[in-house]
Amino acid sequence: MAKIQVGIPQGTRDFSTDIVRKRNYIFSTVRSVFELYGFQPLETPTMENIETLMGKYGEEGDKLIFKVLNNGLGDPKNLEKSKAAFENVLNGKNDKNLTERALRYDLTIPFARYVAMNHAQLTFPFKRYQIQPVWRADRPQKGRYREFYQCDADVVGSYSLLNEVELANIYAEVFSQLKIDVEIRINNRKILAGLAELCGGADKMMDITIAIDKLDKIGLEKVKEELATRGLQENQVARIEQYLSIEGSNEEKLQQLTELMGDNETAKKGIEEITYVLNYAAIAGNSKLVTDFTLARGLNYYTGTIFEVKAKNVQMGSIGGGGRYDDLTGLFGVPNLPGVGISFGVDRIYDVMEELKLFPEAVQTGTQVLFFNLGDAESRKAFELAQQLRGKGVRCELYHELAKFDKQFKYAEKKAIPFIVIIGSKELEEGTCVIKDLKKSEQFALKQNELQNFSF
RNA sequence: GAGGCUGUAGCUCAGUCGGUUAGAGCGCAAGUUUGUGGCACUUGAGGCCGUGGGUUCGAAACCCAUCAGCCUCCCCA
Repeated sequence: MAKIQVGIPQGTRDFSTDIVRKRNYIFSTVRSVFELYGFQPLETPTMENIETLMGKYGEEGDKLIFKVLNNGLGDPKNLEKSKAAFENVLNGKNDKNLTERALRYDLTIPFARYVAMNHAQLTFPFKRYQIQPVWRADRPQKGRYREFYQCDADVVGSYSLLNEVELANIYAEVFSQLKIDVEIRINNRKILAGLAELCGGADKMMDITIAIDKLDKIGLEKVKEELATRGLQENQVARIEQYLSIEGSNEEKLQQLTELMGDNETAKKGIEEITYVLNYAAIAGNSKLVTDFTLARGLNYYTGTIFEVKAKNVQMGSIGGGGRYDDLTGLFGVPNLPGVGISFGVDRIYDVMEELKLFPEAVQTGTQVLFFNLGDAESRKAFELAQQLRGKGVRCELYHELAKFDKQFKYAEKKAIPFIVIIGSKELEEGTCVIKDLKKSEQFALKQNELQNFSF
């Protein structure tokens, strides 16, 4: 028999049963906390109109959007149009006669599109969460896929800093439930803007943030070099170095920053905001927030608070991030709707939990009870009792055929089923059954009519 | 877009200088053992050596091409 070549597209994954269980554990934890804070679920289509997405993620981003080919291109009556369209695409232009749809690239732009389309009906501030896969035609590598899940919560239509506080608390709550020890780094783009004003002018802000964003990766000296090549004067670089070397507790850092920034109004506003968020979070008992003025985040649409979550005790990039942005829906013709949002990096959270062995054992238990199949009459009784137990919400199954003990035991073992129930000829006669706890390797007999009251 | 590494059994991998019948561990199946698993032992099944071409008396090994996967940079989650 010839082997048929099978596979899945590059950068995609099958999630086998145990992985799905663990991922669902993360999803349901995140979802329940989102709900706890008043966020509502939203889902948008896998495909968007191509013009909704194009131009929203920069030049690089456009290249990474998966485009969907139109149907009916080969139809004789479309042939001329299709050929012309293909010519256009080869010349780097987009053409609706070839492709008018694309796979969603993130959840933020579709959300913005949704809000723009429905703003008249929505109650503001609108708080939504969204957990769906997104697609990028990127080259896959470690922790990076062409299909991956995003897990976002955003508030639109409110300038209140209480939103930031709530989102920070959501981070703290989720990671506390997942038992991941984290540091929630917080900064404010206004502080970075203020720094830019003091060092070369507001138009240097992008250059400065790009350079200091790399601090972790390339170190202080290289950052200074990069700043110099980006046209900053020596004294300006020196000031940034001073800025980057701020250390201590949150209060100490803010104190040093205040002194360094003098009476720059923009920076003052940023410091005020970050102080507000820290104070309120403290009321909620959130002690995970750490000010980090070197935190910049690449996305240039952030305008206020920015967050990044880092797991402690493990070598891993950020497992969450977010921030405040102005005018989310302006691109779609609905101006003046500010927003703030956070995102969870599910794949990385999974890796961290796997590495630190943080998944509870119960997550991996599917079937709780296996009934042995020891003959016709015996299995009929087992079948009946299994049905009863299911009525009580106990997950159980009956071994699918008569087989040796050995085989049935091994099945239970492989599926990590913690309990087995044995009904053989003897038990059938006596109206009893034997329950065996495979973990403790203990067993005892029980009346059949008492089985449904047993707590598995 | 640029670069590096790897493709041999279901899985993880050995395979020497190019040499005759391609190996191991795990897993799978059967048995020792027809009502008590995990351990041990015995036996067995399972291979187009990624694909195509070339060099050679001879290729899993060398060369070229191609496909696939992994990884790094860019960028990002």
